Amino acid sequence: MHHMKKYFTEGLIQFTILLSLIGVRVDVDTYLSGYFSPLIETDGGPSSAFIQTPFHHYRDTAAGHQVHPKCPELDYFFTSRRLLNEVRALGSPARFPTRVSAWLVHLVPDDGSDVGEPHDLSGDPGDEEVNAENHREEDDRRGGDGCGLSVSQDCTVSGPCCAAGELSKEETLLNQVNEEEEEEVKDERGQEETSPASLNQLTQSLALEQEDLLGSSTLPPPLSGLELPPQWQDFISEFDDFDSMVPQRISDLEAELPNPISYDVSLQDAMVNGGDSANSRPASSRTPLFRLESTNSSHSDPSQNSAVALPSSLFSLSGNSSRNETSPSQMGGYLDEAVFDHINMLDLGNLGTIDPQMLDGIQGDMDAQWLEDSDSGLSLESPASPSTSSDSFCEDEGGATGYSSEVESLSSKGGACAAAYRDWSPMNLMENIWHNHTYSTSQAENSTSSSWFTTIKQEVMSDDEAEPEEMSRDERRVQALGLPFSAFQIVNMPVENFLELLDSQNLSGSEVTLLRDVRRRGKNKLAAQNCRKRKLDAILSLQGDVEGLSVQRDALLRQRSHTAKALSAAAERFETLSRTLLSQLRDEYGHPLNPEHYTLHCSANGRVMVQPRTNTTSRTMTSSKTVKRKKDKKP
DNA sequence: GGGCGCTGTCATCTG
DNA sequence: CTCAGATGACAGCGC
Repeated sequence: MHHMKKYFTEGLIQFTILLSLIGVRVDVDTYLSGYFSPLIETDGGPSSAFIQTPFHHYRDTAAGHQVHPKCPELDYFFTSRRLLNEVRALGSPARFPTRVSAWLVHLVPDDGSDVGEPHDLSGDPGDEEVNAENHREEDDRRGGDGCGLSVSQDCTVSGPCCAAGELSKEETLLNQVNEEEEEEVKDERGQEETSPASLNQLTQSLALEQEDLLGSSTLPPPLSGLELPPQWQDFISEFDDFDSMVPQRISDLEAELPNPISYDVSLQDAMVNGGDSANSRPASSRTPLFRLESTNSSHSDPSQNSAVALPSSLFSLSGNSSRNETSPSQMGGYLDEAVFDHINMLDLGNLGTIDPQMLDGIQGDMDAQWLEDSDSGLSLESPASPSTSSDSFCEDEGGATGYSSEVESLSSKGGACAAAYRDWSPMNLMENIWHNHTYSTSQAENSTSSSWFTTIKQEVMSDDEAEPEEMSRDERRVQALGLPFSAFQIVNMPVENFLELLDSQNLSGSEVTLLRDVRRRGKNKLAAQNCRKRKLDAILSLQGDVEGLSVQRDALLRQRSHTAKALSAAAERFETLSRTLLSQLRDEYGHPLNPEHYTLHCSANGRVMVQPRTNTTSRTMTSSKTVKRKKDKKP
């Protein structure tokens, strides 16, 4: 309270008196009662303008520089910083354009009466102090925030006056540059607040800042036919180029409004680093988040004269804002359409169907499944190759013939398998395949191709005596022929040996056919087993793939849910901040804008415009619904 | 007795 | 063309 009094009683009142002498009414009420910059009203014409523009920067103070650690303003600073960090966390700048520049044009009656301003300090300095004191108390009740006194507004003095305030914060670099300029201005103001030179410098600094903002500012057309003091004319001349800078859409928007209001407020700027100002007042150190600047803005239409009452610490209110309960449905016009697109893409409606526990369980199961699959070691690729027609020699006992990984490894050896063919012996078959033991053989090592016939014959004879197991049809047929080979041996012997067998035994045509059929059926049986095993393995592999994809899908759904929640929270914060910002803006009568009637519309280029809620909301929601409909049709 | 899975067999295709 | 392997289809068998 004391610090407010310290700076207000001297700087504010004196400067207010100075402005009142040139026809500018400074309204300190708003400034003192909240987080606003002083409101300036011109009363020299049929219209007046309210301008709340702290041209100084609070970032320096916000950074904690030159502020005592125990300074109560730091609490507000840190709160503001936290809120700004939250705003930054809302999302990418593209989706959450946070550049906010505000322009409010309105009509003020000619009589110069106090329009919507409960405290007119333009006349009586004594009243000013009283009012200032009263509002200091109010300010303290609001949390001790004290916006810097910035009355660097340009105002028309006579005729239909127009004043436009722009709330903006440029990028860091721009801010730094502007800060320096503003510091100079503030210093000048502190030393010679009542001199015209200081006013000129002040306006020039504003002009410099405005030039930085030309690229993104949306200003109403200049005022024409006004009689301005030289200093104001010089100042206004700085903004002649604004006419070309005004987007057509703003004009359209203003035309749609009963009381044309156009804002171009940079919320992003509010997130920029804290500055080092704060050398002027401790009060300013608490609310450095928004650099509120007013620039001269002429407007040809007196009815569109503007007044801007912008808070220097809009976001600071969000923390205690009671509007946090804003429903998402109310935020339609606040968000960029891209945000809605993103929300639609997230398909929030399906989020509720996901059971986190179920997802966790699935994921756990899938992890185990993956481990099992990784150990399977099975391959869908068949190791069979023409050169390994006798793959069964190398197969594992009890395993599917010609299919195990060991078969692959053995087959790959090439020379080893070839040697095995040359040294072919039915005992190898007995060890490796034919797990049903239909064909029994005995060991016959080191048999050569020349002696294989005798060896096989001996082994078959001994096996038949040792294992009188159940024989297959082909086995019985082979035995019926009186051949010294089992069906198993016939099936698995190399083709060369088989042909030699057919020639050496003086078999008839039917017997040869029988042996060929036996061999063919035996090989086909093994092939069928391998085929079925491969098929089963393929099915298992596909099941594993399905489960893995299910786990991936669950993870993506969870991610989507988290993202949607974060986006929803960001949207809610944006809604809150938008309402806070709107509540701090002033209409032509100096009344705060009703957040229920206006919205902040984020355009694609990052600008934030104040628009009537109904139109914007309906259009945005319609677009959102359209997108959602398209998405529903896709599947 | 029917369903189901396993197995063997045949026919066919491919390399 | 032959051979070996792969595979779908079918049938038999046992549970």
